[in-house]
Amino acid sequence: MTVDASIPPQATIRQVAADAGVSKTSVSRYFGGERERLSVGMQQRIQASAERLGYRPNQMARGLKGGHSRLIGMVMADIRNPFSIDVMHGAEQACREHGLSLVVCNTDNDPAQEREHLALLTSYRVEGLIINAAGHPSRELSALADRGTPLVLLDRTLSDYDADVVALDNRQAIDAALNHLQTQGYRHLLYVSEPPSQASSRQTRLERFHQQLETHQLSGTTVTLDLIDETQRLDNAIDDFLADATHSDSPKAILCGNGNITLAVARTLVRHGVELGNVGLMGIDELPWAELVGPGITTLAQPTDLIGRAAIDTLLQRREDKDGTLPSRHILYHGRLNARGSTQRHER
Amino acid sequence: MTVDASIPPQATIRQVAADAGVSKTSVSRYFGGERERLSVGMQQRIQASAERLGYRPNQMARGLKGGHSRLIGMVMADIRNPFSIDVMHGAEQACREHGLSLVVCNTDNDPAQEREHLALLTSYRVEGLIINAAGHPSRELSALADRGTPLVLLDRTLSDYDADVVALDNRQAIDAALNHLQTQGYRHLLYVSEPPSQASSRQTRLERFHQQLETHQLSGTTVTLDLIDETQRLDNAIDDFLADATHSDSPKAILCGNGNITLAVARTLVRHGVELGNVGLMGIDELPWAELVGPGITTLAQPTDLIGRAAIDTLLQRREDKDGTLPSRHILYHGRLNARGSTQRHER
DNA sequence: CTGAAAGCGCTTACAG
DNA sequence: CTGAAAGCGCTTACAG
Repeated sequence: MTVDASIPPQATIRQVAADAGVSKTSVSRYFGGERERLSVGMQQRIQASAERLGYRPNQMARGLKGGHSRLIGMVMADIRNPFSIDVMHGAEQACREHGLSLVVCNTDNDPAQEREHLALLTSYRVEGLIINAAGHPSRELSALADRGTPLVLLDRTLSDYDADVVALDNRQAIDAALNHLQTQGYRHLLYVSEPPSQASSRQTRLERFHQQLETHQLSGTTVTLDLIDETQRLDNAIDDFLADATHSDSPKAILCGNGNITLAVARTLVRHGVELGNVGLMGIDELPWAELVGPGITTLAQPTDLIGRAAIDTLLQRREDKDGTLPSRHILYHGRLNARGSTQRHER
Repeated sequence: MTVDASIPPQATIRQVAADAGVSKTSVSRYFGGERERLSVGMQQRIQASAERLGYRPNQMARGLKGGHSRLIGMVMADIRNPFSIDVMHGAEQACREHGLSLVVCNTDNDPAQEREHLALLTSYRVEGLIINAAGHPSRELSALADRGTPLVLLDRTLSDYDADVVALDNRQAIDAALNHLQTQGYRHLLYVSEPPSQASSRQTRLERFHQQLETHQLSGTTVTLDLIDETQRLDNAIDDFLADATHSDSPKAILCGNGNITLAVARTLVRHGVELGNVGLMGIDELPWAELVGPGITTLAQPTDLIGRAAIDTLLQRREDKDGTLPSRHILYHGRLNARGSTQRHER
């Protein structure tokens, strides 16, 4: 059995130092962002040796010493939601532009998993954390903030924790939706939402819907349900809504609280053979397939890319704010209306 | 300015050891999976102290010493592909069941980003790596394998690197698609694919399509294109295909190489007012909205959840194989046909 | 069953 | 501008 000269196990700082004939300290400075404090000659020798040996700083060791991990953590409540995917993509691009890497964790809306992932990211010394909270992880977040990690809440605020927030302007979104539906001649609405208890954004949208109905001379009702095990209830709710004799002469429309709901509702309507438009359908969150269903589904698109980027930018600005004087901010984006056939009435 | 007693900065092993009146070594053993080698009394004291102090092992330090990071890396070529999302979700669930965490990185099909991410994951001492390769990162993979990290290729094989593979049985998938289209009465096909150079699965499907046309008494042609900047070419290709007089009396169908293609083709067809079914449409990859478009789009569903789980299982089995005797395996899953209206002809 | 000690690869005062 | 040394929080032979 021959022992071949195997691939050298990843070069360390000590090997680079020896090869370049300098101290480990200098090599560390070269890669730690203090390059300019080194003489030109030294810079060149280090650069050459590092290149030849294929040196890459070991992030584990860096993190241990409290250095820069170059990692941003992102904890998402539902990675299968198209909104989440697109925001992640925007955040990732922004990270790359800043030489950072994004570590994404999915909690499946489970507070226990959320705590797990936060502990993990903490132990990896992430330099910033974006959280689309599912539970109430204020303890964990405080711990992170105390060690100086910038935090930003995405889409969902936390009642017991104050931090920068990047999200859709939910009130404006609801107003825009109501305005559109009113303009299109609908008079009686059903608002369908996932359970609001876990997510402030769902709550805000629901409340605003109730508050603003009168202003828009609309009547309406709401139903909240868990998409995983309450599809039957959705069917019933829609049946009841469409059959409701009290508003039999009012043009009716269904407003969906997010993209997942829009999918579920569209399925039900299509299955029931409802003609979209005569019964209005509109959803918050743009969907790649929105234009393909029937006459097209009207949506209120969130600027997901911007939101993802803004989350990173906010993190970075917060990091600059060494003395912690910056007050916490809420960065709210307006949605964009994509009017399609599903909110275009045919009948007189 | 008062200095409040602030939250204690994450307890360390030394504090737990002191608190429990034992050595750091014992605490390390307790959390390092050698619990049973400790006396019951010691176990209890460590457990109690750790709980009270809220101790959690620092993963950075663990990783540094070559211990278990409890991390699995997952490098995906296109996180926005529904296939990727679902596989990730399956893999994540399997991870959780084994007390592992999944770190997902997206390369956007860019080999440079892929190398970056591999270097990152390497430096984090992941205990296993799942890669849906975009480039030819055999160097990086070899380095990883040399230090004993189990590897599995997802969906795409690599010509210059041998490892376990978990994927769809692409040949069976194409055969099943051709068989279905033939049965439904279509005679002339257009196969649309993303560029095959970067992905073995695309290549395999394309080749099989060409090979098996005759067997199924079909004629057909293919077009490959980049979805990002060649949508115009897609339009033209479809126009040409539909207008093709040579096969004017052959019922025609379009077969889409993956979910992204299905979306793009469906858009074009809908925009052109084509009635699905008369022109057949079928896609590899199930899509949540497939049943909503026109009469429903026929798909060949990949068992994404199974694939994700199998990737993790394979990693774990490989890890058990200390002496490296296990030959590399290809685990190929059959797709499942979801026949819908888009492959149901109306005309005689 | 238990522990003292060395060391993983870095960073960071401190000193010159 | 440069470096020697201490130390980050762990794990792992080694010894008992």
